[in-house]
Parts: sequence; structure tokens; C-alpha cells
Amino acid sequence: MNGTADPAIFVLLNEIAIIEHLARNQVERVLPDGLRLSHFTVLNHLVRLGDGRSLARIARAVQVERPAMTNTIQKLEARGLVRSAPNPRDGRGKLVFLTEAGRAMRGQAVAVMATALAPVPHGLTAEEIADLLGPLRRLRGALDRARDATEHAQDATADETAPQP
Amino acid sequence: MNGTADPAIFVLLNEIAIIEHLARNQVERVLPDGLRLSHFTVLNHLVRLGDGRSLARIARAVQVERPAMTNTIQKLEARGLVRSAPNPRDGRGKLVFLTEAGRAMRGQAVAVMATALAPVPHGLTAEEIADLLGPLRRLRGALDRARDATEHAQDATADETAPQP
DNA sequence: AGCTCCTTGTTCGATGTCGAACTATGTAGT
DNA sequence: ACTACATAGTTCGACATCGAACAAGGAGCT
Repeated sequence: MNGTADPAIFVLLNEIAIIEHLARNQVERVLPDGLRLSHFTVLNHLVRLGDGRSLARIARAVQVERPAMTNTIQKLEARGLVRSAPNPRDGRGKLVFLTEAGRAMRGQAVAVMATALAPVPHGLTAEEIADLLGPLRRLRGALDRARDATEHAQDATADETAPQP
Repeated sequence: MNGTADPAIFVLLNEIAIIEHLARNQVERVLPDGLRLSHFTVLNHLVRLGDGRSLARIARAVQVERPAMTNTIQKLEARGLVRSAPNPRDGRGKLVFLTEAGRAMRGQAVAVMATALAPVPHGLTAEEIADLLGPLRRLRGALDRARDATEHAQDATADETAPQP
């Protein structure tokens, strides 16, 4: 009817954008007391990969600009979920550490998110979820390289997937 | 090593969120003159599925709240990319139409996006892209149903995928 | 008709994110 | 040592999005 069919990659990215949007909204509705997904993402990152990291490094790993991370860390610190200290090795740097409250909050968030997302696997088998991951990681890699072509970053998001057995 | 392994669905959604973020940033850097992805999404929707739709209907289809769509339509109208007229059948409603400039802008945007995303398929074969789509559509469906469980919507995002052969 | 409930589009205030720009510090090259 | 240049963290202004709340109109029911 129309000659405007989108390329396959468009359709795929559109689908991904919608899924991200639905998942974000659904998850943010159940997170404890106004905790944003971006806040949780940082807590989760620090729990999984270890704390004592610099703000800039966290920002690169979770794919936000540094100003956004400054904001996020300030909010987390105001809630007592993280604390930060100057880096003794680097006068510019700042290291971010989890507090016990931060670890507890992350655990609580994981629990409610798991509950909220429980109905989802009914649309997808565990095997299908696993099968999706490989190609999606390569897609992410391709996007990372395409960005590097126009910019000049190299540490990208690699450490996000590091500790997978 | 740590006892904090995330459920598979978490890992999947995290990957999806990062891909969405990378793709959005990459695309918005090449869109003509400050055109936002949300603006393009509306233009693309109207070209593909037909114009003369109401603001609320477009908002549901592209998964944003009505205030956001009011803002988007106002920006598009200020640029002369769409025009709107009151719905003669419904005194509350407002119908949004594409202008020629809007159609042209959408075509131009598709072209530069295709160029910007050209390196991406090198990480993924066309067949893999196609294979991804089925499971992802079911994932979207599952999320839609999970949302319906706590809320009360039913038209969801179905028409977005309607014209697929 | 009248009443109730839903839908539409909008305005408002709050928040998160971005890019640009700035200061301070580290790093490399001469 | 000095002079670039890169990086860390922050502040600033712009902007999109959200949820809540509103006024206006439609739909259904008695």
C-alpha cells in the first residue's frame, strides 16, 4: 500500500526501544520510594562489579554522561546509599563506595523487580531468553564500534558483561 | 564469585536498555537540525500507518503519555512538519496531518539514519536480525499484558506492527 | 433530560539527561 | 622544567518526559 517499508534494523531497534520503555515504566512503578531506574542501575553495578570506582568509570559503564552521573551520585549520597571519598592516587578523582543501606536497598529493589517481571517469562521460555543474549551482545558491540568510528572512546561498556560464567 | 547473579530476564533487559541508549544517541546525532527521535517517531508513524489520527491515539501507539505528545506535536507544527485540525466527529479530538515538508523530512531522516546505522549489520547477519524479531515481539507482548494486569489499557501498541506481511 | 463515568487535549511542577563550558589535576613530549 | 593535551568532576541552560489535575465533550444508563 505504501512504499515506505523500514529496513529490518529499523524495525528491530524500534521493537527494542518499545520494550525498553515498557520495562522501564513497569519497573519504576514498583521501585522503593521514588528510586529511579538510573539509581538502581548504579547500585546494581557497584554490587556486581565492586565498589570503590570512580564516577567517570561508572558513567562509562552504564552509558550516561558525567553530568548525569554527578546528579545520580549526589542523590544516592543524600539518601545514604553510597558514600564517596577523594581518590588518594589521583587528585581529580573521586571514589564511590556502597553503604550497608545501599546494599540492602539494592537487594530490596531486585526482589520487587523480580516480582514485577515475573509474568514476563510466560511469553518467553528461559531458553529463548538465553538465545536472545548472544545476538544482542553482538548488536551492542556493533553499535559500540560504530560510535567509536565517529568518536574516540575505547573502554565502552565491556566491563558490564565481564563476570558472566 | 559473588552471590548476586541477576536473573536472566534482568540481563536481557539491561542489554536491551543499553542498545536502545546507544542507538538513540547515534541516531540523534545525525538527524537534521535538532530533530529528536521522538519527533521522527511520530513522523514515521504517520507516514507508515496513515495520518489524520488523533493525538491520543498516536501517543498510545508510540508509548508516550499525552502531555509528551502535546509537546511533540506542538514542536512539529511549529516547524511546519504537521498540521492539526479539530475532529469534526468529536468535539474533544484533534486530528494530526502530515505536510509535504513533513513527508520530505521523514524521508531525509530515514536516509541519514540508514547511513548512520549501516555499520551495524556487520555485527549481525540479516537472518539473525530476522530471527530476533519474533521472540522480541513476544517479549513486548508479555510486557504489555503485564502492564494490563496492573492497569486498564487494551489498545496497547498493536497497530505499530500491523502492516507486516 | 439528567447523571455518571470515560476520554481528549492541555497546563503545571518536578526530574533526568544532554551538550557546552569551566576548573583542577594528571600525562606526554620537547 | 615547560608546554600542550587529556581526563575528572561540576555547574549551567535547554529540553523531553512524567504524573497530577483541569475543562470540555462524549457515551451509557435510568
